[in-house]
Amino acid sequence: MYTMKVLTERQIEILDFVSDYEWRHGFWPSIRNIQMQFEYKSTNAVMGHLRALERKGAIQRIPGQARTFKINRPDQANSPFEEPTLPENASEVVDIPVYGAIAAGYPDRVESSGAVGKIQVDIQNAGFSNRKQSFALEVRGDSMVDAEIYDGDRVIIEPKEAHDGDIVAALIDGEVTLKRLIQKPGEPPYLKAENKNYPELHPLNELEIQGVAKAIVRSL
Amino acid sequence: MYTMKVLTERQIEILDFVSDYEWRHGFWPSIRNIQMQFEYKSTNAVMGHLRALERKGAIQRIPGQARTFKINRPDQANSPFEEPTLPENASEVVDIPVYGAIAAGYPDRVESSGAVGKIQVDIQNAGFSNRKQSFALEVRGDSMVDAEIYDGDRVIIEPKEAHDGDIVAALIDGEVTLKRLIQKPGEPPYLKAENKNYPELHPLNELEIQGVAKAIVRSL
DNA sequence: TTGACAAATGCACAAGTGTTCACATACACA
DNA sequence: TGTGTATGTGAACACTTGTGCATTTGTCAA
Repeated sequence: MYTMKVLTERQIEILDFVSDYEWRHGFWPSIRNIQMQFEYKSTNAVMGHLRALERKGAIQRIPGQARTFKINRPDQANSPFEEPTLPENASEVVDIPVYGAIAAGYPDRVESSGAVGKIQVDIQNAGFSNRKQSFALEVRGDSMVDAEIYDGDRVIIEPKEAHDGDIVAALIDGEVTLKRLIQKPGEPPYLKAENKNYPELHPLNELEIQGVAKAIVRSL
Repeated sequence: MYTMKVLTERQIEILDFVSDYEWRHGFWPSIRNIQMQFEYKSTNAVMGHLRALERKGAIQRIPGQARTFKINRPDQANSPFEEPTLPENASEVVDIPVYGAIAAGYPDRVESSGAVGKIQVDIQNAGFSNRKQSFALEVRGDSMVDAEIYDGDRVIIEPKEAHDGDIVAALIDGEVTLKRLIQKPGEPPYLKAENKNYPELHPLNELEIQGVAKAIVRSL
């Protein structure tokens, strides 16, 4: 097992910035991008850290080429110097931030603001479309167990128009919940739990659909 | 809703190559990388196509900067010209190729060779470790329904040593199946379905654990 | 035909970008 | 006290890379 040498504070900061920059922009930073971030007066300050990171096996770069980073995970089993062989037929993916927890029991507010992680799922297999617009929420409660959605699952929400029968993340009377949407023609829409022990939720004032659940991710 | 103008054959080829290159290398190609792929004798052939792709809204690039692509999905709701605002706190992800189907019913061979897609899950939330080494398989059959794993789910397998109680992808007497591993001290290990209607599987000759199931992904 | 557009060649240039050399400061360690 | 490492500054250099201009060919519709 390859073990990464210990990194200094500054080196970790650099590594985090590079990684974060890629996540936000979709491409890697240039050395001068990094220099600007840390307000270095010389690009060589960055070079020193990059060299150290490379020497310690934390990253790989292609000499002379622009914005060509590879970040080696500390728990990666294979050697950081072998090119990973990827299968030929592979499809695109989308990024989905994980925002927090959503109640599948009784309505509750989304428990945290800001994403706490992200999930990426390939488009073809999951039918996703809104790259970097969908998001994931952690399910709390057991009101959706009959739809095979359990406490602790993460549900991927895509902001889009909902139809009758969709499982939706909804803002009902000011609180967020995950339920199945019942929307019959000519009747006011309401929310239905997938668990006999929970009542139907008829909105008193507002019912705002925040998105439609497209997939479930569960850690074992 | 923004609608992308129709692309020519060549433009789609370029777009696919750029996208594929990014997926395989982790960074975007330079114009000369693209030129080499299509065996153009001039970089300007590429420039023409990139300009066309940008004009039609298929991609965005940052003028003058190297390897800075953004690909706009055709079904992306928001304008391709606004920078997507990502949440501040976001974590790293790993890539997981999807290889094919695995039987959760009676043992069967893995149905397809080569990956047919990929899933990416963030490390913190799902506890993954082996970046670009884990893989996903599509579940067939209902032998694991008591563990809330259903037909059509995709299970993410991490190659590692299995312990008693783990749900594993196993090669039992030459066939692949998804079952729970029972491995009591001093006794030969065997596989157990999470469904009363299925029998226990005791290996006649070989029992090779290919990996441990770490997560479930289900499209709705 | 004429015009518009996709596609491609060939060449040159300038900006972006990685890299190197020389040198300075601080801190841990033997 | 010397040595190594981490961390910087400052300036210069050379390759990488995006870009512009001129020109050619082929297709398709007005």
